[in-house]
Amino acid sequence: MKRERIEEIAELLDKRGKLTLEQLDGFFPNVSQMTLRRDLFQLEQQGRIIRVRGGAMSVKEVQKVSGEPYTKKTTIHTDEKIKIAQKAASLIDENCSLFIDGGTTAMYLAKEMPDMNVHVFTNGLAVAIELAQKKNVHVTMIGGQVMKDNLSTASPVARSYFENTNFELAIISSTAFTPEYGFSCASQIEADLLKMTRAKAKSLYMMLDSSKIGKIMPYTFAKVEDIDVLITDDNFPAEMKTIFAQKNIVVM
Amino acid sequence: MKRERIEEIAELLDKRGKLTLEQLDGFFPNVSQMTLRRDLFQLEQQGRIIRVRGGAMSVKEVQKVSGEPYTKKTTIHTDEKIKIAQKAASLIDENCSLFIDGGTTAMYLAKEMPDMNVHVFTNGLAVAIELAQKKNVHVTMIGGQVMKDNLSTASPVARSYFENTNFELAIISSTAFTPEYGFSCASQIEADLLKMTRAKAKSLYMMLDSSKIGKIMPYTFAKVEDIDVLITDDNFPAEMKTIFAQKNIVVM
DNA sequence: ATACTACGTGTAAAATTCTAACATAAATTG
DNA sequence: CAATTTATGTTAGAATTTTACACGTAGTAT
Repeated sequence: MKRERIEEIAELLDKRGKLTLEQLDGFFPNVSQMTLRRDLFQLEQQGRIIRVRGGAMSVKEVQKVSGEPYTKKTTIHTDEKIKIAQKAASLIDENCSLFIDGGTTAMYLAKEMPDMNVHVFTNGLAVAIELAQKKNVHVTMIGGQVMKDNLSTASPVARSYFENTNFELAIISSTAFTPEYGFSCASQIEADLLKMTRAKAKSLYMMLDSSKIGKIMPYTFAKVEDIDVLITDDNFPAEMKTIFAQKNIVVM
Repeated sequence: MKRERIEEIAELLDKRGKLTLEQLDGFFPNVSQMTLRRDLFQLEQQGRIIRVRGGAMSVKEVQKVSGEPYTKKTTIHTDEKIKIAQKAASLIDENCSLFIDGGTTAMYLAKEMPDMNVHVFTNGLAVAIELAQKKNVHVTMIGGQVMKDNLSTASPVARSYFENTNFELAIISSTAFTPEYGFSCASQIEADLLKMTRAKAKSLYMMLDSSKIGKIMPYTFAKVEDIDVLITDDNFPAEMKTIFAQKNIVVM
């Protein structure tokens, strides 16, 4: 009764963004305003809502409002990335250990990932924080120098992290791809890190939104044949698909 | 005057996360509460803050995904922690390399730290992100298993990070202290990490807000004589001061 | 069964905070 | 310099929130 009501309130707030106490009272005629206040208080304690004068608002709603340097980047091609992330999330099995990189697409993957018992390694600060919200997900942060532009880490020392670690699966994303040069990125040490994941992971899934096709960055970290699955969006060109299909790589 | 004041309010809120009108009134003694209310109203219109009963909170603060509920974080001994953080920040020299832990006090230190050329190592995810906003600060994240409750990392593997690293200075904070048991924390591996900082840092500064005095946690990571400077608040008991003074430890 | 306890809930008064309205002062403009 | 806008101060009243206490229910121990 109480638990359910509180959940309902939280859902309502997530949907509507903001509600006054009067509106809430309308939704729950069988309880008093005081009870609703107490519910809101609890939800506030949990950090799920913010109580404002007159009612409350959903934290998620506030988080949507953009502005930060990191979130700026995330507004570009958001829809495609979310779709890619959803596909990727559906491929993750319970009780497995996997690596996720620190890019924006990976960030969406972290958000979409179900709260189940998996062990995730990542070099993305924002990814780690997002995953840490989930009760059942074990998160390990790969340390290293923090790159300010994408809030992920890279470092030669990371090698020692990987030495005694094996992943079932690595899901990484790329900022650039051409068939000739493969998947490439801007930073040498980041490329090193991503190469290492290839060595340590049983399977490698690549997330690539189609806007990255045709771009070349200085450091190639994977060739076409290095990956096992390519996860992309609907705008992915048919001729590209054949390139991957020829090497028996699943494109989805 | 108005424009500047509003900017100042916004900055204050970004730093402290949340402020009551009374606190704001303290910062701006020459204007009335009504004026401040109007300022807050404008900032709310711009979407930069959220007005809550009693005051307002920064939108940025909410957007930052963080482990603990906002209310708790922003209400418990905030003022003391900020003062401690300010003191600590004033002790940091340009061009030095230092370690900062991942606690909430350290978080405030990160916010207060001037944007100058230093190299900071930390095991706090939120601390790293906060510092990454500053152009001139180099940040290195110590990797490891992410602890969900305080968003910091710890891991035996971290040892390899420290092997080739020396800090001018380590500024860490403690969740518990008694003269007999020293500084202690709840997690074994966290204690290990903090002990390592002692070994690697030329100086060790400890931030301790007085509410932590008399508490004991399972794992001691430093004794009184291990530290060089104790940074605390005004409520720090005089008899404690003498204990530190006897061992020639600076208390400030 | 009885009493005790913990929990969720309701009620209403008290406290706090917010708004609105008007008055005053400062700044800007023609 | 007057006129108009803009910023600020003051107050009373409105609205919201908190506090304190009372009630009922369910579970538990005596």
